[in-house]
Amino acid sequence: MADWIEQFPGLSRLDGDLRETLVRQSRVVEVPQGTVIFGPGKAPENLLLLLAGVVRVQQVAENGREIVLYRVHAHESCVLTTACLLAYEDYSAEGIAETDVTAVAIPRSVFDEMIARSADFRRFVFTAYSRRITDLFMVIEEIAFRRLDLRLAAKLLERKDAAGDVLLTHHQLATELGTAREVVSRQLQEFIRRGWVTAGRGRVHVTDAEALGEFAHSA
Amino acid sequence: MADWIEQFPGLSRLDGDLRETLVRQSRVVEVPQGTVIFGPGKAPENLLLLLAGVVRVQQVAENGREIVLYRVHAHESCVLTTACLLAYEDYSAEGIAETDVTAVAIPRSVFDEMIARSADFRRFVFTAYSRRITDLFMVIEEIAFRRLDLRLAAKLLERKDAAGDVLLTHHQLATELGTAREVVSRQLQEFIRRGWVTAGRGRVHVTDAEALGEFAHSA
DNA sequence: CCGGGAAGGTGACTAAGTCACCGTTCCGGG
DNA sequence: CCCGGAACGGTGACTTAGTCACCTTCCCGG
Repeated sequence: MADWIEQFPGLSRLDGDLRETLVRQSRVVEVPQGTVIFGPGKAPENLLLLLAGVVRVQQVAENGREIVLYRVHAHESCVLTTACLLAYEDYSAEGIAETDVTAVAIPRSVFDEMIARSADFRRFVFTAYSRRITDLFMVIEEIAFRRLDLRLAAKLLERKDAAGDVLLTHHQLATELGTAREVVSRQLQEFIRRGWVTAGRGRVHVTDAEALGEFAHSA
Repeated sequence: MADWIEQFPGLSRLDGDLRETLVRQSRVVEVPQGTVIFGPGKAPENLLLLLAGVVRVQQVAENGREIVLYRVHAHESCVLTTACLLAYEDYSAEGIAETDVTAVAIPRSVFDEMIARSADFRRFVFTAYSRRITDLFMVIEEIAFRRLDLRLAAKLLERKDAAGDVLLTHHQLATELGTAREVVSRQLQEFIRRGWVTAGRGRVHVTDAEALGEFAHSA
């Protein structure tokens, strides 16, 4: 079963030989929800290409506070881990399977060989890097310069499902934004007061996405 | 003149053939202080390896506020630019020669060839990536979770010269920390009041580095 | 020597984060 | 079925940080 390679635009152009190398030397793994894929003192052994599911990468401070850095979705790769895997290692970010995850695991040695042999693979890897680094830049810009209420509004819109529900606790929303629970609670109350959302235990329901969106983009 | 290669620990082990390729196809450039090396709408064309000087990489927000992300020093490389150079491009970070800079410029094509042919070069590049990404993680952790007065104290110690002088304006210190000038001014007044520093136009003099250091590491 | 820009000081205000504590809800074991 | 603990969320009082408007001082070039 090697069809997975077609799911990665950057890899589908690999020619027969390389493609076979890649497919033969990697394996498909299943990772249950909640698994810590990598973290402090737990260096990743493989480059992961996600076939299904979501991996959340977050930073944990000594004082216990957390912030979500980015997510890896299906058909993307966990490239930043490869960097930190190939080099010196004492960073405090961790990757967690946010859902059940199906992924292709490419061992370090194969990763290195592919980098050496395929310009397409190199492009794939560096493109993935670029995307992650851009994500990090955006996180920095957001937490340094944008108002929390605007960020919360945007986050609710980003994470609501088709029915308009955001199935996160206030604490989880705070982690998404790198702030404290109480701050989220109070901001949500303001949104409720304005009639943009309703609240329930562990859920926020977006009732007026349009107003929320307009607010998020104002100022 | 190819001795520069010896200055890069990760490159000095390249064997004769590769080494010659690298040396022949790259050139040494001089960049005057203040030059914008890359930035919005100004993609870098080369991988830079610094021989002398410092490059400051910073993010600029629409509202005009800035934050310093990291610095590239002598014997390091501007790797993140290669990623963003090889891939999609709309990030708002910019790199500025903070001093006069001497650097080796390696064209994109040579970079790619070296990556393909040399495991040592790959290690060099990915190690450099790792360091930068770690820097970014630390920036995020700092601005999200650490108190500003502690960060300012640490920054003064980090950037003081041998005589204890920090030759930066309040505005520049604010940019270092991603905050506003007034906030820096007020914190500095508190440090002055405590007798840890003295101030002058465009300079802060650290008089009690020990107390400042103890403060920076408290809490 | 004077005019303008950079530097920085200040008060009043708003936004954000912290701390301590509360009640409520949920869920699993006894 | 009920109890107890943990997760969830609300709240007041406070501190820290950021914003806005405006001021003075200093420096440098014309």
